[in-house]
Amino acid sequence: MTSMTIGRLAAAAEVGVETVRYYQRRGLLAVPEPTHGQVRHYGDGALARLRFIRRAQQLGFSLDEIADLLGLDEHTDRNAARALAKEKLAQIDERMARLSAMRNALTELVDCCEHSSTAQPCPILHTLAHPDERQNAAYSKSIAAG
Amino acid sequence: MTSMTIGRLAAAAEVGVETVRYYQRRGLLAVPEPTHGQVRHYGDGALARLRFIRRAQQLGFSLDEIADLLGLDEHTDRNAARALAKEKLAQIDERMARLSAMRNALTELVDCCEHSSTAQPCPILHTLAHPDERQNAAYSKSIAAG
DNA sequence: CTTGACTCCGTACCTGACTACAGGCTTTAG
DNA sequence: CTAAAGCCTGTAGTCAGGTACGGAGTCAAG
Repeated sequence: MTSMTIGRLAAAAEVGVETVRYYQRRGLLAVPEPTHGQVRHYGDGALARLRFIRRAQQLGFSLDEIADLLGLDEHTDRNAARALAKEKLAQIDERMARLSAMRNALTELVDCCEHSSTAQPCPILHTLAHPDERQNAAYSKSIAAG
Repeated sequence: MTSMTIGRLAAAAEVGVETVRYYQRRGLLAVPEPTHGQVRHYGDGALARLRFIRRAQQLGFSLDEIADLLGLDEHTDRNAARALAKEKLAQIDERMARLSAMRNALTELVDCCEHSSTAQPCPILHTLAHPDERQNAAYSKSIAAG
């Protein structure tokens, strides 16, 4: 099956037809000349390229970054590829750190809410409203650090 | 300083004027009636509300969720607040898990790229292009799991 | 030979959280 | 008094990564 219409190509890559066209507009995928008539046909190269794009997305790369990756050569551009991957890794670490700070703050607020007297106002809402009175140190500590 | 114009209010909350207006359009902040003339004036309540919004954002809540939080009462709605916080916590865990899978896959690819022979094609690009030949198990393992 | 599925192309819409601008009025500093 | 800064309303644009739709052409099966 070396020749498919856009619909079959999209199905094979498990993306929508509109997505394929979108990638073409973004310059990630070539638009072949129409064979006999108006309809364009795609080969295995196009399918491989679509799969490359989807896998790179799963690793966290944006479409712009994927355009860069697609421009690299397996044999001559190892350094460039590794640099992009390391940069992405750093971005992921940053995002994880931010999420981790949120997680710490929220966890402490929830714990506090679960173990404080019912007579008191809700620690979660109260801390959001008046963090300066920090009954629970969680919020200030975790967030100020991040 | 119980009465400020929108500019001073925004400055005090460290957000832009346009952001304040945006929150008003979203229904997060009341639009007061203009006092003598056309200009509207805001009190400390508005400032507290803006700060609440910003802090809740830092904890990961969306503006829609913050609208819910703002509708809760510190004294009577503890359960609701805790439920929202726990739900958010679960979402954060999910996002962290996904990031962690990416991180594992990328780390292994980078390691592999650093320690494989220069004669070979770049493991990063090669795996993206042909993951089925998995020279490095990283990608398939980490991503398939997530 | 018709019907229905598919393709082509262009344009508009979606989410979320802003951000910018235009055109007119008000307030304040000098 | 004047000029600059600030405020008002309303509309539109930004980013990412798509998704939807309209109208016309084309292709394959029955």
